[in-house]
Amino acid sequence: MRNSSVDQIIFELLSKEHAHLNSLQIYNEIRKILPAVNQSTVYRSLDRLVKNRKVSVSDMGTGASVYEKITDGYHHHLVCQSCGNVLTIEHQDIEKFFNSIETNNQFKVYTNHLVLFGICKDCQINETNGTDS
Amino acid sequence: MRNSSVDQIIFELLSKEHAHLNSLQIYNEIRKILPAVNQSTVYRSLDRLVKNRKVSVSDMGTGASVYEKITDGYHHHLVCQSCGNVLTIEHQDIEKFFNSIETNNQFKVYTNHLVLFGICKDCQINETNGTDS
DNA sequence: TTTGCAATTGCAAATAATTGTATTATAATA
DNA sequence: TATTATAATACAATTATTTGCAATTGCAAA
Repeated sequence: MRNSSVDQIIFELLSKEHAHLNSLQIYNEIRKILPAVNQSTVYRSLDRLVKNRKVSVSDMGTGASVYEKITDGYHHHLVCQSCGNVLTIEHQDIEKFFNSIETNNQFKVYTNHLVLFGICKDCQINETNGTDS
Repeated sequence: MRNSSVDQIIFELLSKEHAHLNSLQIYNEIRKILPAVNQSTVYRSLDRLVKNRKVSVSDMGTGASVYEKITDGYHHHLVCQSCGNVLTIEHQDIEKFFNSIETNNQFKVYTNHLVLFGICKDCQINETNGTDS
């Protein structure tokens, strides 16, 4: 891997905007600097960044995959399938689990951004009250 | 939710073929019975089945999401990013982890098919020997 | 049987993501 | 500097998935 302009710009973008951006948002931002850049280039650049563990990719249930800079501390998410609310959980809550998976299976886990879907506290209450199937 | 022919046929198909099938494979199978069925109908039917926890969906890194009937015992997968090999792990290895997430966050986890990416034992050995970046 | 209503479906179009190929840029080396 | 090999890119085409809308269908009540 060599020093790619697109990789650099995307990485800086994700460093600035400390958020989950999808490929289209990234594409639109990067075109402000490199107007002729192609979407497939963005996808391939993101692939490289993910492969090199600079960036995490995850499906947050929004339709398009979202990308995020990996900072020192990983973090993970719980997405409520009812209200769409997103909770953040710390890596330490995941770490032990990953370690045991690695030990039991002699498998080095590289998944770095876990998204678990479910129902949050508030919606659990509402579901109990309401008339769900 | 009412009694949909397409849902029924897909569910029976996934009951017979106890495997991970992608939407195209399912579409091709179902067309043998319902020749006029549309791909979007298949996607929407699969969404319903997933939503009703009859079927699990997961990204195994093959390009297309794969669907599988949920049997009594869930199972999960470790996918090697190097050789593509797939290891299966039992739900009990995940259960404690999910329980602690649920307790700590007051969040009911409905993710039922976890796919973790990483490097398997054999490829770890090869990577150490070879010249990886 | 008929009717009303909401869920399901087909179709077409839009969006998201991937891939093949030819070209260009970069780094290493002769 | 010229040559070579390889990574990155643009472009086009393909595949995968989603969505809007109108037509159809299943179910329950009339």
